[in-house]
Amino acid sequence: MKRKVTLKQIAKELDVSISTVSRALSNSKEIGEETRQKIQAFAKFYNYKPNNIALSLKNRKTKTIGILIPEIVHHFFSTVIRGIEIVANKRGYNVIIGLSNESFSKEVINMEMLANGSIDGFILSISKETLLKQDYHHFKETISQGIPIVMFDRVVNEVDCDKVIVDDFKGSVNAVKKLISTGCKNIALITTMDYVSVGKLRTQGYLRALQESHMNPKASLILKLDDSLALEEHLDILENEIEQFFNSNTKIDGVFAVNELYAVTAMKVARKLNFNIPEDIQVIGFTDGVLSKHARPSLTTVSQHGQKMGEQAAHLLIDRLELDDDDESDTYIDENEIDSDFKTVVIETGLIERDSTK
Amino acid sequence: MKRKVTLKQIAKELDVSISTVSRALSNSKEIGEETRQKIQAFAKFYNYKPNNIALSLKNRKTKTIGILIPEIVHHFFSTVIRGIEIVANKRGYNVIIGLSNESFSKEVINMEMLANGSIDGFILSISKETLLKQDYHHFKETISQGIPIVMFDRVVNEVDCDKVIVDDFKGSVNAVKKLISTGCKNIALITTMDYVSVGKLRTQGYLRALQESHMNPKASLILKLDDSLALEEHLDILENEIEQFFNSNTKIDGVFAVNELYAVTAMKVARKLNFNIPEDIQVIGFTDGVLSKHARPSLTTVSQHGQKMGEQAAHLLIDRLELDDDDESDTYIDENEIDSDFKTVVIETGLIERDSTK
DNA sequence: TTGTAAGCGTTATCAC
DNA sequence: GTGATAACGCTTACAA
Repeated sequence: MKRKVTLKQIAKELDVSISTVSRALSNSKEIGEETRQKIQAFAKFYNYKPNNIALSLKNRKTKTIGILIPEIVHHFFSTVIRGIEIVANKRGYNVIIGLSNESFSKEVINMEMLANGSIDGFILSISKETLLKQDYHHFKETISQGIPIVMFDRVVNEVDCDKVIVDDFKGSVNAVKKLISTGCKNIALITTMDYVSVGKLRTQGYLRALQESHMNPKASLILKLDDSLALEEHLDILENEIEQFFNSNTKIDGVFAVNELYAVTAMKVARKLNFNIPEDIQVIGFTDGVLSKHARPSLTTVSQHGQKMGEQAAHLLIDRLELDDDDESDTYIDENEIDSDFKTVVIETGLIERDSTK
Repeated sequence: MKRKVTLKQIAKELDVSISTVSRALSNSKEIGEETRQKIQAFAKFYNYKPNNIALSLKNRKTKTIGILIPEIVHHFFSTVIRGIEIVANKRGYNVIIGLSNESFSKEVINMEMLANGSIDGFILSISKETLLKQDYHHFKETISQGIPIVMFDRVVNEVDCDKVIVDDFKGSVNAVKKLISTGCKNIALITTMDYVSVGKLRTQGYLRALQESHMNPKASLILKLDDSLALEEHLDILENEIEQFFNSNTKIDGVFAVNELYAVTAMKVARKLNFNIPEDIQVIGFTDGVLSKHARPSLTTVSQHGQKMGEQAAHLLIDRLELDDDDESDTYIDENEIDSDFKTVVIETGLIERDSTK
């Protein structure tokens, strides 16, 4: 068990000072050619690599990004992580992951844990419970401690930080317009409770599309489902709810669902009720998951481009981190000027047309 | 922007020494009641939290686990991560994630990166390219540096470490026996190239089941597919391959596929060729993904219990890490004794019966 | 009961 | 050219 060698050991072995070794290895040319050669050779032989922790302590930066998400077993989120990881790695950063499991307290604890020196900045998507409580003190505190945050997808106006969102509103408008343009007269919306911002925006998009086409939204055509029903465990309940909904609205000829599971389940129910898709009922879902491609028929979706969101978020964060580098002059800058500087990047959605629409 | 307070600042503010503050906060009773109160109050007010990096440097342990996996946008792997995270968090560890993207060099680089002090131990699943090259020096070096590794799912005999695997062999035997017991006479196997250990084991299980039932394996009933076909991008090629396979083996009445995508695609093709499932052809897949539940018909699968694998792996690793704590006596212990001490935990598979089998 | 100092592994700023 | 020293934030003998 040969522990990693340190500068100190090399120094002792070669009978020079630690600082000489350090300089030699960083190719400082104040060091004599021969000593440098000798030291570098020795270091290579013993496979010397500087200790990250020591560097972090010294430089007061860890070169790692904290990712805080509600759930990892979720196609969208893992796609975002992949995007973050790619950019982070390319720019010399590592990523550390915390899961809130949609719980406020886990989010807070995880955040505090990581904020104590483990990371340089956060990329996060807010947990449902936090959105419900509307308690954002942990984000604000973290930011006020000088740790930048980039929020994605589930964001919130109350916190001043960079954000990456998908154009939920516009994406929904387009989806519903597509249904309208292909002849749907009674378009149902299957959505979540309003406190999840994306659910709200997608609902608004639905309403706007109807309005612009001079169609009256009917309350009976809107099904607001409890979030817990989005879990795989409650598939049968979800199915029942949607079946009842269909039965009490026999004229439905189009469905816009705010997530993949709702959409796929709606198709399942529709088929069970002997509707043909897309002839009798067309369906569009909001998401970009695996189910859509393999569903029968394959599902037309509004794509979220998770990976791109992750990449953008990582760039935003790292840009800010490296900008702060120069800007260590702390007090000099007018805070207001900085505050107004936060960007919100909007990723355009695309409509991926498959077989569930005409 | 109020930076986090340090012991030093508190000490200066309260006009005591740093060590006094440190001791007061750790409730050392060598400290006078009043000073302790005062210090604790002050610390709480300023929300003092010890700096993780400094602790890591001092204690020579980071309390974080490095996870190294080939791919994150993959239901199985994200399930494992969830399991690891749950246990890690419960036991006071964080997780840092590296993705190899199935590439040998990315695996090596990521590993070296994290091994330089960032983590206490690894939990990993080997990349395909590494399996192909059979170059495991990076694992061995890491271990010889005193950094323990736990491998899961894609493991390899050549490396001495704890392992968590699913019983690929037995799971496959059971699956194929199920097909046999429900009347299948010509059971096809759709598998990958042999260098991925799990593919090999599942193939062996298939052969064993046939053998035990005195059925002759036929080469024509085995389809070995290139791995790249498991990517969503090549869905159509995959479909073609399988369709050709079906066409040249018209008597197939059962299919065992070593992963979800192959199984689902096989069903798609079978239906396209006007076979009824499960009446004409029964299908079983090896996996525990989302597609299986939602496929038409829903797919009977051999479940891998990813989360449980992750939990076990995390326990194994942390147990070893905390065992090493006492055991800092390094040289004293006979290395051979330690080596033989590595555990391989086998997670039993289960057969989840759905509608693709009788 | 409290303070001093060393040390974890680096780098940077001084001296010589 | 090279070496000593301080510093990053913390804990812990050892002194006082």
